[in-house]
Amino acid sequence: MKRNSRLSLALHTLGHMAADSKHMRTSADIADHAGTNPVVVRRVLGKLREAGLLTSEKGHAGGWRLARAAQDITLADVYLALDERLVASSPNDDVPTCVVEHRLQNKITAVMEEIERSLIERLSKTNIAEVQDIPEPSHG
Amino acid sequence: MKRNSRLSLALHTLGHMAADSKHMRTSADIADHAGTNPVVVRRVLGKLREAGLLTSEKGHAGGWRLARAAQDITLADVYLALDERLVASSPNDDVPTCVVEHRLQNKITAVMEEIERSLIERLSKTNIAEVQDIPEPSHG
DNA sequence: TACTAATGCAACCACAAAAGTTACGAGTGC
DNA sequence: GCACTCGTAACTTTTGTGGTTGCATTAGTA
Ligand code: FES
Ligand code: FES
Repeated sequence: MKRNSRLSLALHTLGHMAADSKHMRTSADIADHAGTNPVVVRRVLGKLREAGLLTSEKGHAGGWRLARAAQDITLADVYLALDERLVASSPNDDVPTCVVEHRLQNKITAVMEEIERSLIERLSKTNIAEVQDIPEPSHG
Repeated sequence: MKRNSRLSLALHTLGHMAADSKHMRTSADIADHAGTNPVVVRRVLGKLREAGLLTSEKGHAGGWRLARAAQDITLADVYLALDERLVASSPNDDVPTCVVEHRLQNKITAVMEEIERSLIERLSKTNIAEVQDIPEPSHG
């Protein structure tokens, strides 16, 4: 897979859920469909649950379901739930060690933060329901 | 180090070069200052040379120098020279395998490409000379 | 109660990407 | 010729991430 495989997995799954939001899915089913492992699915979807996008239920008839309407879940919600930072770096990166480097880093991070914000802004304009517009009858 | 260490190394070095653009620096000096290895420095600066931002000379008095005025080297130049793609993914990623996933991926990549362009646009508005504004006398 | 099916979570293994390292060839000035 | 430098290839080490196994926990069902 690639760098943002978590994001891909999350969006793919949410896309299917948006198409049939009542259906309860198990991590095994999802993993099978996405070509990965149930534990990986639970790891990723667990993040989405922490962010309040999904609910999960244990036990016999358990599984995963949308926590709210698909129209109310944006790509930004998903992106932030997985706390990926494509552009901006984490604040705890490295000590400046020097004035010049400190200044340099400030300028760079300022630009990166700006871009990160515009990314999130842009992502918040598309929701899960839009992403799941099936052109033809689904095949499975 | 972290994910964009190449970019950090490049900008840090260019920042110093912008402050004293006549001075010829060896990869050993640069590596020593940046806390890394001469070969790593040559690898990174080699990319910048390919992009026409730097020149290198072999031999006794050899080393590295800016290929043009610091004001004419933007952050976008550096970013593109290192051919990093912070946001957008490479085109050869993975086969769609399905219509739904294909559609999904299309939407995502469209957003990402848009963000990548705005990132480059933004980076092109700052040049190396701006990044290197020393507030106090340098310490080394 | 016993059984089954699901999540939750911790601890590992496997693999890949990147930095770091070593080595050596090839220019260049003394 | 010698010292110094880049250029590059090959290798090792580190790190991040997905994959895997195992088990406790929870919930439905007979
Ligand atoms: S790190 Fe301090 S001057 Fe470069
Ligand atoms: S990959 Fe999910 S429907 Fe084809």
